[in-house]
Amino acid sequence: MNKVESAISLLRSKSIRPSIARIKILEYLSHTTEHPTVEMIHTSLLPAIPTLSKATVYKTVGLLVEAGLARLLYGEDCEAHYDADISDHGHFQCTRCGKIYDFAVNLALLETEGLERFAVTERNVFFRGACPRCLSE
Amino acid sequence: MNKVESAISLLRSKSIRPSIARIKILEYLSHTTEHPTVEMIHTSLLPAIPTLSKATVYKTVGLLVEAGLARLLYGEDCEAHYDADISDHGHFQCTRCGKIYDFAVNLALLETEGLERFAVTERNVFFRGACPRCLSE
DNA sequence: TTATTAGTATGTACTCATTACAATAATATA
DNA sequence: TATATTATTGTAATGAGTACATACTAATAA
Repeated sequence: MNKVESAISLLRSKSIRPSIARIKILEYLSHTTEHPTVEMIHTSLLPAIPTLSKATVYKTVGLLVEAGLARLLYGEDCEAHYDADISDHGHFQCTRCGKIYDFAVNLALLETEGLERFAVTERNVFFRGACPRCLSE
Repeated sequence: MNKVESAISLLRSKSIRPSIARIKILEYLSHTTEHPTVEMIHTSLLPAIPTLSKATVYKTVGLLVEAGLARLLYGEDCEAHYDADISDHGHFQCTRCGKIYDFAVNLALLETEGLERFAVTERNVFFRGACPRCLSE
């Protein structure tokens, strides 16, 4: 199964009609480690879909997050970043260059107290600091 | 030592001159569990300081975060929330009512992989889901 | 006391991410 | 095909956050 087919079947599995915009956006999110913003998604896909509007990108990423096909995260800027890797992992944002990195984390080991009566649906671990590249400068 | 004095000495310990606005904002943050936004801080303190501007609130909370006297967190809306509790603890945001709760978490147990060459200065654990009050409705 | 200076607060205007909405286009169903 | 439903587009509006110039306050020196 190639990339496009896999995006289509993912969308179908969530009862989302696979339009060109949706396929391309999901496919793009699945094959980047950049945690792109709406702006970045729009800019990257515009050559392939010249009529793509930002409104569509906003609507589509919202749809993907709601369907559990993507994850929404906020960095220290007030701008939404999207990630199609929905497995358990942490995010690290460099406060100097703003880049967001993934890292492995064992959330199962985390002991929490006071959440007994809460229905937790999403667990995020978000670290901040300086990345190796910025540290070496 | 009363509340005002404790806010003043906290500010002094960070070499921040304790003006009325700074004292009141830090004091307010220290005695709420609401994780207020700039809007909420401004509205709450306006009766006490009728001339307080939002620009001052923005500047002051930025100062407090930079000095390590407060913590900045983003919920699922693109709006900054502030918390003067700088001890290790997690945050839970209810996706229905938007309220943010604190919970105890043992971050020392968290095993991470891939951050060996990163300088981590801040660790956040952010959960989402439904709170007991919304669950019971 | 007055003058000077540095630090603090204010208000306005601006930027920019996000959303609302109405109009148009595309797709599915009969 | 015709019709209903859903998707996309563009524009206008909202609202958080910032920049900046002005006004204020407090401390120090003369």
